Amino acid sequence: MLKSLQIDSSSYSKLDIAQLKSSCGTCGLRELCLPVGLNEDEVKKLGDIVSQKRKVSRGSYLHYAGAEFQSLFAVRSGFLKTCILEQDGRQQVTGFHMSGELLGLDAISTETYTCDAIALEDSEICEIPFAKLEEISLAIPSLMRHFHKIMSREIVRDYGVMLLLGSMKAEERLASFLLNLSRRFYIRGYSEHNFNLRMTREEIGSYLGLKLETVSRAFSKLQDESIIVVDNKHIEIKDITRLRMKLGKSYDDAFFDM
Amino acid sequence: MLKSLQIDSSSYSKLDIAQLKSSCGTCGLRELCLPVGLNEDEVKKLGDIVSQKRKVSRGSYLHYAGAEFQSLFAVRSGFLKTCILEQDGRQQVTGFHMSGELLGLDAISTETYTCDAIALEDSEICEIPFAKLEEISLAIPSLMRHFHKIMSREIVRDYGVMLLLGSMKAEERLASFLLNLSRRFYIRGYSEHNFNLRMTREEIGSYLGLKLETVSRAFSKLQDESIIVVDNKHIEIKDITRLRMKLGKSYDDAFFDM
DNA sequence: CGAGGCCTTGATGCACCTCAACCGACGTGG
DNA sequence: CCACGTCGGTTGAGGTGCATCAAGGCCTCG
Repeated sequence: MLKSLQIDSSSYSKLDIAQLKSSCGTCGLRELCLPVGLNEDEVKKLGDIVSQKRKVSRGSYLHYAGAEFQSLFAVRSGFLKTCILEQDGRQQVTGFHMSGELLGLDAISTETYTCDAIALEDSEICEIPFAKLEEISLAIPSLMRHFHKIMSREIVRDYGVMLLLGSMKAEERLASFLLNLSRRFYIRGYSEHNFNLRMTREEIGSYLGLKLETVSRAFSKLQDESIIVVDNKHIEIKDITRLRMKLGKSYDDAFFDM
Repeated sequence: MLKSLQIDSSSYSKLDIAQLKSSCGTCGLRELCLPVGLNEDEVKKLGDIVSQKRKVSRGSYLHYAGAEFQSLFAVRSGFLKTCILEQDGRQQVTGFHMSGELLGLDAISTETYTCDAIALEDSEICEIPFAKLEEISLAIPSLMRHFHKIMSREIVRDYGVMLLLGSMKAEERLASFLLNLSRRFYIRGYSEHNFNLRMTREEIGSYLGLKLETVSRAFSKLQDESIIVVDNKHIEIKDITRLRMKLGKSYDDAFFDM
């Protein structure tokens, strides 16, 4: 039932939505999402507060920057980007988000979303009212602990991006990006060597602090070296070892510093 | 009593340390640190778990990357940096931390510190055993909520750094950095126009994704424009408005894109 | 079939890196 | 005491990686 919904999502009925209401227990993402480590009873309590599932079609907004914070959002299926807009129009993509990941953590501090969240393909989103989440996590210590880990994981991820933006060259950034995507697909049961990018070169560039032309050239370069095969949005990683080696490459340079 | 300790910290006795033990109630940083929004009784409970205060002298480590996570650390006085080291020797400063700020949030997810934390001047640190913090926050909802806000604030801060690293020019980065420091000093009751940098040009550069020479040149440029006066580590902001204007400057460029 | 979005590739310019020289502050040891 | 080395900072000269500008190709969709 749920499975078919993910394939043909245009056939929603009221019944479907009611059935979806408390679905954490049956959700295939239990081991990735908030319910990690909870027992059946606790998962049920969590499922009860996940008030509804939202469908966000490609190109539309899950939430806007500046909007009042009410809920966290868990990606059930699909693919989203978050981005911040500077006053002068510059945009920076702060992350790409796939199933099992949580959005809105940035909004807790200011009670306002700091990012726009935009679907890059049709997505299904579980809405988690944050006040209720805090309330029940007082009664479910393992939920609270896991939530803290999720927030902390986001901080660690951000440090990784800072490292990338602060000290890597274009080719290294792209290699790091592809390896990250590859791993996340793999964890979700997809191929780590073959996948489709959901975002444009420009969005990749924004995330990596590069211009779209530079991203394109870096793709071409990796392809010339037979490390990957690029066919528009489709990526095939031919030699993941050499792709990984791209990261430690400036080891040689550092060597001379000693 | 506490005040004198902060001035002459070499004269610790056992009694002093005992007195320090539960000091959140008397700490001048209550309005910045974890106790925000707690009543007297709750502050006392929090103070009870802050097992001890550590002194970290300039140049030494508060914690190492890779070490087992036990505690968060609150900066009571002093100044620290956190940095990650890549396998190839590249280092990236991920943050500078002053009084009232919390360190170690990154370690919650992996139960291992991901950064080195190094004192840039003699510092006093409150150690907060994290397991105990989670335990008592189950009983003090407002503490839990505030803790969530602190973690979220760190995520927002990281987004800001990502924006800076991903899309700003050298001069804009430095302006942003100085304005950020200025504001943090101001909040703590110090001058927003006159302050001493605790870090080297190289550390600033690492944080901002620039080389130290570039940082130095950017300082000189801002000085040439009479926006700041630089005397080694001392900074005087002469014209904070024009410093702020440095940030929105590429508005003009963006304008042509429309 | 034409328009527009996305991508690729080439030519050129510039912001920042790299390398190098020099300065002042500081600490150490003869 | 001064000679000396070290460390942090500044400044200049030259090189380069990426941005910018521009042209053209492919694909989709009306």
